[in-house]
Amino acid sequence: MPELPEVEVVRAGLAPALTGARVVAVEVRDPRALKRHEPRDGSAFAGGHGVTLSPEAGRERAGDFERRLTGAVLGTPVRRGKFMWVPIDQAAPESGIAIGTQFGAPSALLAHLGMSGQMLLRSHEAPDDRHVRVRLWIEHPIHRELRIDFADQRLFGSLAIDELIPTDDGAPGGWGGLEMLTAETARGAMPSFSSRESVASLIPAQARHIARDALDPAFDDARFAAALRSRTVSVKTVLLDQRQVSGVGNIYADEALWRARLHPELPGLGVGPRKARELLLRVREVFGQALAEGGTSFDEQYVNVNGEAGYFAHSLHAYGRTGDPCDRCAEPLRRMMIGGRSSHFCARCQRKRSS
DNA sequence: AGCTACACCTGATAGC
DNA sequence: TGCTATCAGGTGTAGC
Repeated sequence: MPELPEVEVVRAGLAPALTGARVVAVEVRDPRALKRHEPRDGSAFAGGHGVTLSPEAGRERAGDFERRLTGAVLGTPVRRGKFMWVPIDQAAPESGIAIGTQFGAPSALLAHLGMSGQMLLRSHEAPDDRHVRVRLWIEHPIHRELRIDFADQRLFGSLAIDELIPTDDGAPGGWGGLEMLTAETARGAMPSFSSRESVASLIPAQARHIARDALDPAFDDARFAAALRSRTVSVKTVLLDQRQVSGVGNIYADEALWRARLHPELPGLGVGPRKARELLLRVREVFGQALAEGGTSFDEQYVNVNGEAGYFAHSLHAYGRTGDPCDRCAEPLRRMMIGGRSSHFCARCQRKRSS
């Protein structure tokens, strides 16, 4: 389920189960699901991105991941765009560090769902789902024993333990944790370590190049508009560029462009200042509606933490509707490839000239 | 520096 | 039936 609304549905679904839970065991069934995980002082076996993992490198990677996560106490999951991470309490016996020690950089369990990743919340005795690659056995003070199963058919997604570093702008790393903290303080409780950690202005080192997403309060609209209007590539390519704005994927790019009446091939340079602002508005609008409907699911592939599909596929105006009449002007929708991805649009009401 | 093409995977479906 | 080609919601990087 992998664009911003789908990832947020997963994050919110995981939050109550993970916050304050202890990882009692970790089971890596397929080390290829850890392709972003760098073993701490490994390096005995190379095997970075794109390189097929040797059996030795796979075992080393899995072993390091299991050791560093087992025993960890988890915080509230945080999300920026399509990246999600769960802060790991430093009190965890991760590396034999005693409670209260200030040594050791803060770290998090980082997750990306890729094209087909799922995070499934299951009871300890529940039967296997298909394509489970990594399994966490956790114990929660209230919800007791649970399993978090990371299932991923295509293996473009991944889990990793990553270092947390300060954000460039000093604002929180992403969304999540903040509402947890306010709920705690509203109850008069002292914020826990985990919630304080999650609202800290930290981000996994691997996600440092990912821009804030369109729903982030600290997103800089003017900066995005300027960047868009300086690019020769198509407006759709810029929308998909996670360094400019994150969270937008192929579905919501097509939907936002349809709503803004912008032709996907229009160069960024050709988008006027007003249209640039409107485009952000449309991205937020479609994200908000998709979120309210539980995200977009075309089949059983994309589901929430309970394995349930979202309903937003019924509300799509452009994506996957080639040949259908445009909901605004009845012109049959067309499809073309842009940057290797299929794009769906109305050639009549989505203008190549911006107003 | 900016841009394009491709690699990384499995599985469903269409056409022969 | 069984082959091949194409397509799928994403990202990182090599090479121009």
